[in-house]
Amino acid sequence: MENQAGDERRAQMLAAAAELIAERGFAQTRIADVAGRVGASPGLVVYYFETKDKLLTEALRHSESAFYVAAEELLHSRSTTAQRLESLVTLTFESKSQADFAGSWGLWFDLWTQAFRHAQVAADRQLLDDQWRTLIERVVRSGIEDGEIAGGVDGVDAEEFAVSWAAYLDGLSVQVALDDPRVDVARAKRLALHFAARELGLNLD
Amino acid sequence: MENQAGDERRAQMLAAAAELIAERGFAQTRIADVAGRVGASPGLVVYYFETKDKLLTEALRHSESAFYVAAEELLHSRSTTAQRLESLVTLTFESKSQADFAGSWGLWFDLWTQAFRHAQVAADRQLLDDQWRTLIERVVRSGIEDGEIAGGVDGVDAEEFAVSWAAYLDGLSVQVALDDPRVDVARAKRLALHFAARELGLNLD
DNA sequence: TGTCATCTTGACTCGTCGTTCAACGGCGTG
DNA sequence: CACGCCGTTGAACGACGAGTCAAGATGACA
Repeated sequence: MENQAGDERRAQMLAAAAELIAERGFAQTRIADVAGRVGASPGLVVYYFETKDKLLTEALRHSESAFYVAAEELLHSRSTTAQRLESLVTLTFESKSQADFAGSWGLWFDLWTQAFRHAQVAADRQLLDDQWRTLIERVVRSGIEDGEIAGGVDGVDAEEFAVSWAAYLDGLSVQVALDDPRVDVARAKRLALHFAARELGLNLD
Repeated sequence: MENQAGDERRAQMLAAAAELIAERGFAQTRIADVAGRVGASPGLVVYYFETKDKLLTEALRHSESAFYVAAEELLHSRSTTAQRLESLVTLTFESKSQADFAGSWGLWFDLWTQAFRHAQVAADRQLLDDQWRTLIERVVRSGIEDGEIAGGVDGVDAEEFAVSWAAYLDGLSVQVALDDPRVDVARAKRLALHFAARELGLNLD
């Protein structure tokens, strides 16, 4: 049984850490910053997390899951496959730009960078990415069941689509996040939907 | 007119820095490490680059351009569009895994992370990415000219394809770099070529 | 050979944190 | 009331590493 107040403190600190990482970046986030933001002393932060690295990597892992939770909820309020795909695209390209939302762009880059070298972060990221792809897969499967998408032997392969589309969204996200003049949010959304439409045989315009 | 020996020293240091960033990551690379690797004193590194940040960001920018140079050269030795696309895919997914090659995976993540906050890095990255997309675009255009790909009003839009495909390659690269069990090099290559085949109306199997 | 600019050294300074620790207050329990 | 467990503080410690600097090596050139 875990302590109530203690858990709350931990959660506060994780949230603060995630915000700070999003703002200044992983490497530029200090224990003292996190402490300051939650109105506590540096010592207390260490008391809860032992080391800076544990705090930051846990914050990183923790914050990303919020994105998938949001996605999961979003799907329950949409009924057609087209609407669902559109809301996933909007979530991907618009929610992350908002600084207030947990999964801000800055976090993704640091998450990837850390995952590349840090096994625990890598494992968590992989888990989350799998959730995300499974979610896409479910949308496709329900589309097939409803007859909106062609299934069967030479129809759409849901798993293959999920993997491809997820990768495509990531790639477009990078461009949008880095403010590439040739790929703004509108174009990214259009391209993502064009891809889905073509692969799934839908009309999404 | 720049000094000969001085330029060589600089180049050595940039290369060493890039290697080190690829190995340990941007944040974990010290001036002393770079100095050690080129057999010089820490002071000398500062003498050439003033600050650690200038050294590392310049190394990052410098090393990425090697990738595009390699791509450029590669294209001259292939004649059909299919061959060219295949070699771009191979370059993307295989060269970066090799630690000896300048553009190792680790560098990309750090490049993106830095570009997100560092205007100079962002500008350079954008320039390189544009070069990359232009290169893809050229392949498509020459394919259209040769009649391998349908051009014209309702044919392939080379610019659009370049932007899309580049993003797709990036997204797949992330998965491969992070060792995702569902996206290994072979699958990434297959998916990338499938995308190109479908968008360009080619047969690439 | 003398002079001067450039390159090079490595010991040193100095800030900046991460982490430790002794002490304190509050609170539940015996 | 006394004891002890948490949560909490914040000053202090210590490590690490960027950047400085005074001094020396090197080499070009007159």
